[in-house]
Amino acid sequence: MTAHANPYADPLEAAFEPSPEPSAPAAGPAPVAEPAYLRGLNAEQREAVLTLEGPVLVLAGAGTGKTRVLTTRLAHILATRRAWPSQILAVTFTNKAAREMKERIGALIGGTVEGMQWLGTFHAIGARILRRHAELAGLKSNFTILDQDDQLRLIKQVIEAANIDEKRWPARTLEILIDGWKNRGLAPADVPEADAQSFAFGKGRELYRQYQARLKSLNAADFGDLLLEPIAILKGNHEILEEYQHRFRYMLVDEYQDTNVAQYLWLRLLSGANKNICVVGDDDQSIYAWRGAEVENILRFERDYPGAKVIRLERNYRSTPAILGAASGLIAANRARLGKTLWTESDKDGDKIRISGVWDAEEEARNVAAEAENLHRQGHAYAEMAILVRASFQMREFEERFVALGIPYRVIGGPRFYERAEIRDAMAYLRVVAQGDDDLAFERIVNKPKRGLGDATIQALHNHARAANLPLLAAAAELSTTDEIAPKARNTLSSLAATFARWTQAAATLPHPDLAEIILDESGYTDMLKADKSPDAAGRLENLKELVRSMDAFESLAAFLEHVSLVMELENNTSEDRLNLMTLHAAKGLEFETVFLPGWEEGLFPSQRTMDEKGNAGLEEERRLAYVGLTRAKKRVFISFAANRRVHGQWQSALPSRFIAELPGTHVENMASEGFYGNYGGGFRDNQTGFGEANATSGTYDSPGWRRVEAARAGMRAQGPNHAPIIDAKAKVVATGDPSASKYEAGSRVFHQKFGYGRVVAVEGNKLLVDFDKAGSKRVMDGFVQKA
DNA sequence: CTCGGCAGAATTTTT
DNA sequence: TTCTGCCGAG
Repeated sequence: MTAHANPYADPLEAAFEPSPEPSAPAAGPAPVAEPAYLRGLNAEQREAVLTLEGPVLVLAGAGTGKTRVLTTRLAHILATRRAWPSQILAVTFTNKAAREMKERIGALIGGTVEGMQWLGTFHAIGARILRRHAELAGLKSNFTILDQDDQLRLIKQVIEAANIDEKRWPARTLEILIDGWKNRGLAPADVPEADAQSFAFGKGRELYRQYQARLKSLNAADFGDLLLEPIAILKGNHEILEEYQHRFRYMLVDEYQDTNVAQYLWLRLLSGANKNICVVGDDDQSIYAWRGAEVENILRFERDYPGAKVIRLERNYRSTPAILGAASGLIAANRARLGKTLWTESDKDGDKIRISGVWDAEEEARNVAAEAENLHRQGHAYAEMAILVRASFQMREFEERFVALGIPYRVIGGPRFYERAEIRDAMAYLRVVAQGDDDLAFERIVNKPKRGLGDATIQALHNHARAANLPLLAAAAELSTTDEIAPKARNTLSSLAATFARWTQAAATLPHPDLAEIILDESGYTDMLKADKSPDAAGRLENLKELVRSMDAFESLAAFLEHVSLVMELENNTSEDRLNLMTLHAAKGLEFETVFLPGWEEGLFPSQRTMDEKGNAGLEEERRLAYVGLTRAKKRVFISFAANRRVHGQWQSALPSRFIAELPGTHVENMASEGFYGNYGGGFRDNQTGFGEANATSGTYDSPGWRRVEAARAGMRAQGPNHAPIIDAKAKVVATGDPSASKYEAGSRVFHQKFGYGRVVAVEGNKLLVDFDKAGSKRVMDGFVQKA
């Protein structure tokens, strides 16, 4: 249980192990000159850096130098020798943030900092703690970390094993439930009765229990466990808890507004003793509630830690007054917030936010591309421009346009490298070689490339493995010596097992990148891709090469695998001058000179679905998302909305987003000339816009939607280009109806046009979770069902 | 076992 | 519209 017994213990950590008293500056003379790293901080930033004892909440608005404060604070603790690097716990959400922090601390105090092994993401640190005490959680310290894909497949198996119709009760739904429980820090036994009811006639909790049992038997943990298990260990073992509490003299948490309940509990446990905890966040940038983040955590920090010092960073160093004014005006419409007012010293207002209406997404893309090219011609780098969309399907139009015009661009976020199928397959091979008992990995590649091993064989393999209590790979070797299966499959299995044995042997001597290459060749995986005539096969091969290349940087195969399971991204070169395209979520923490915000339409942004599911809280989160988008910009913001958009192949007309109306008119400029009514006011300007087609087929003209657009246009004309409100936000809210109360309650029988009869399981706003007799459980809007 | 055709679903996704 | 996942035919 001690670090020394654990093969995964960091040798550096051992050096710090006796936890020596910090060699304090021994009442030495106060430093004559103040350290260089404090220079240039404003009063609040300085206070946030220097207030080391006791709980501190730093409310850091967008662009107020948050990262600088965080890193300087850490540097300060180290430089004044208040604690050893290994006595500081610093948590972030992303690997990127952790990396950046490490680099910047190094830069501040000179050279790289060794021994900051407790600086990392919640998950990386959780994994570290769990590895040290794995046996207390029923695991071995070399447990594998499952990602979402593995997790889903495992849940599917659990559902199948329980003989539940996976059609009616999709694994995805259970996965969401389990994740939700884990986010809230709930082990199976803690799941409240009401929640347990919500899957397959009350089997949810039991399935969760079985899933956990399966994880243990596979010696695996999912992401949620990396937090949940350490919490259980700390709660159940007082000495261990004390060890950590004693160790962590200072704690620092970034993006506190994004913490979920489990992370909150974890932090509370660890901060128990000295309460030198400093959390940094911005409630106005909380955009992950849908993933379990609790804004409440930051809102109640002062209550949780009595005597906490609250420091507000409100001086913004990023954006123009016009942008700040617009963003502040918008976010002021939210009620649940601690309240901050960003200000800047800049005396030039800067360009107003430019708003334009367009006919459809195609025109929107044309305009944005034209504007970007225009700016580029004037000497602005593409890399300093970003297009931030609400949903990734919006990206397509832009990409097509950029490709057509030859504008270099990059998509940030997108499907990540390690999530690509070919990479995951290659990783699965490596996992089996590294650990022959990794059944999930084995299963993934057992018939990839196709070896003629179908369901029947796999089933027999499973049965045998279970009966003999063996991992699948070992079971394969054994099964191939019996006559339980067809001779052909027997041969295939035995040669597969032999091949893996050979690879495992080779792994002992061969450098792991070479090993990987051999595996990919000998398994037939590369050949499979070479034979694949689909257009992206070449790219896949390229990705595999990239994977092999990236392995060089790691000492061992095991180290590489651990890295990949926690860090799902590959460093990408940001040096080229490319236009950035990403979702608003992916943009958090970034900044650009010019920001394009397309698609500001009711229903898309704010998203109808979020509003349906979460009511006003959802709307406020959408508004925070808009705030995040605006505050990414240093100099220029272009907002646009389209009157028509194709949603799932259907043309739909939309109104401008209510957020547009919420922007203070003084900071906004409607682009009349090339805008909404100027461009196609008459409607028949040209056929290029797709205008004729769209309406010929869908009859948009006569639809209520079209009439609303007409009305909105009339309103715009009347108000003139310099007046922001295009539609009255309040009126719109009334028109939409406040999605709070539903006339249905759990237990009522209902009828749905498409799904038939069912029983309401849960009510959230005007959204119902209904267990349909025929169609299984679905989320539906209450407007689509009738009382039965 | 594999391939092709068809229904059904379609946000955001730090790890 | 476009993708995925499932079922039935070969």
